[in-house]
Amino acid sequence: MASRRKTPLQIDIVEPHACTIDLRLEILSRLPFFEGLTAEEIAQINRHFREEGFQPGEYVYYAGDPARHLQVIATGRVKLVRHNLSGKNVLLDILTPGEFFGSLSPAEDQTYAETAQALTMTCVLRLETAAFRILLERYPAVAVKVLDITARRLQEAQERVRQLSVNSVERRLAYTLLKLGEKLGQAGEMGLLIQTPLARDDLAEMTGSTTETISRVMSQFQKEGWIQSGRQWVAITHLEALRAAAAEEIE
Amino acid sequence: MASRRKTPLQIDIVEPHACTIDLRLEILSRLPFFEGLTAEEIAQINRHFREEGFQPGEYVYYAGDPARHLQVIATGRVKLVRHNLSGKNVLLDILTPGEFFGSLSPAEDQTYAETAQALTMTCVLRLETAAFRILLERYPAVAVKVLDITARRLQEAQERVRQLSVNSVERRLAYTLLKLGEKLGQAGEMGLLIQTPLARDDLAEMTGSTTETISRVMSQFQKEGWIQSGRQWVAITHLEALRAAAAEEIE
DNA sequence: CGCTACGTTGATCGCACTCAAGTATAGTGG
DNA sequence: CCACTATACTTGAGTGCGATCAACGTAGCG
Repeated sequence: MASRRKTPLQIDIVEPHACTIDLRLEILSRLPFFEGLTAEEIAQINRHFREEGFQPGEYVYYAGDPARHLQVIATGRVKLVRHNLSGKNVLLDILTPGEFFGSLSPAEDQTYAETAQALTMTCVLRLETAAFRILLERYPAVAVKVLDITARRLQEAQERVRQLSVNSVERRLAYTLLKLGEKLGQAGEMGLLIQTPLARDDLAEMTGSTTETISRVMSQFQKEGWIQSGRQWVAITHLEALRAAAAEEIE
Repeated sequence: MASRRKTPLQIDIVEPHACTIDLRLEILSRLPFFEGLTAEEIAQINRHFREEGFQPGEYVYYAGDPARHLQVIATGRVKLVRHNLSGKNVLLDILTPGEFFGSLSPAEDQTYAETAQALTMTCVLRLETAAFRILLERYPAVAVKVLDITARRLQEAQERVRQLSVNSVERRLAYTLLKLGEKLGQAGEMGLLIQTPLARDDLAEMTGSTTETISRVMSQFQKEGWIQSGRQWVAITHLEALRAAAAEEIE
């Protein structure tokens, strides 16, 4: 149609792949769950981390691998996917710098339940699960912070269960786009641009739908003037309208 | 049809409603996340709890209420339900003695996201969220344990998201019954009896379906000889067959 | 014994999945 | 710079699972 452009995403340019450089301390000290620790404590914690870089599409780990590390994103984007024997996957989350993933509990899960894949150039900091556990016991404030974040993720997952149970694809897609906008949105001339490679397939795996159906609903949203979208990108142009579409009627 | 019986559930008889009696220490010391603490520590923690009893059907709290307490089940069953404007609810979980629910994080959620309702005579121990937070910071081992449990619940919620996204109602129901059997099952002459009042509605709200569809699939399961069921109760009579029905094909 | 809530069964309908055949985009190598 | 190819996206037609609406059976309680 008329007003579609080509790849306005800037992530690969904006985020230089600086994984080997030692701004690790800088990154660690900005982590939400290390706030409150002294610089010295963070420096000490820092020694237990190892950094690792990933190209777009590379896997950080696969579901079923022995779960031995907690990882924190320094730069880039990572998606978490639950697999299925029949090839229909579920995209659990797209993570941004400062977020952790992987193995929280050494006792609990022996293997990863999901696959972690880099969406862009990504730098990940890794910590052995046992070291993480020691860290939690030494700094209770960190443990509480991690618990807070995990509890919030549980809330979000439960909300998603609810939506899958009661809402139409259209509503779930609108909701998902809004959430992505909040988390990854960057205002610009295209509207609120979702700063990550985002294919129809990804949206299908986030909403429990199919590529074709998502494509149809996206076309509809675009016709209504609520979004703009192209190959692997989406921008929200009419937030309020999308919110209305995501809202549930009282009936 | 032929072989249906009437209410084999024994919960109300087996669990005397002993909420006012002070076996609280006993109960607290058996909690998974207090293991490792000394009797004296537990006695001290005990002072901050208040007990409260509920009749079947009574509400422990409503979604939207200010979230000020962490609660632990001493005896009975509590279900957690997320509401919906249109009346289609989602049953998140059925909790048994020793399990906690409510407000984990004082900072985070100001109000409860779900409603908690007693299914049977139930005794609940309540702790102010602030006191819980202090407890977590004082006993890091407890914090780690709570984190473990929360992380596991997150895994389960994500698994449920996956199932809602890819599986049929029949498969989801089979899976749900198996999970309930594991958690609440009691072997007897009827098979593995799920020891809690469990209506078709509840199963519908657990699987993201409707009463009518659940009724149909339950009839089918019964005809196959996999379960027995009546008003508000279910027993599994052929575990392996149910497992096969819950399993996902490779292609 | 009747009332209420729970459960069953049938008929119909529509959302979204599936299969299929296209078009557009971006990266690649000449 | 442009053809070439791979991958992403679009659109159409047909189908089926499960929701909805409706009516009736059944258990248990007061």
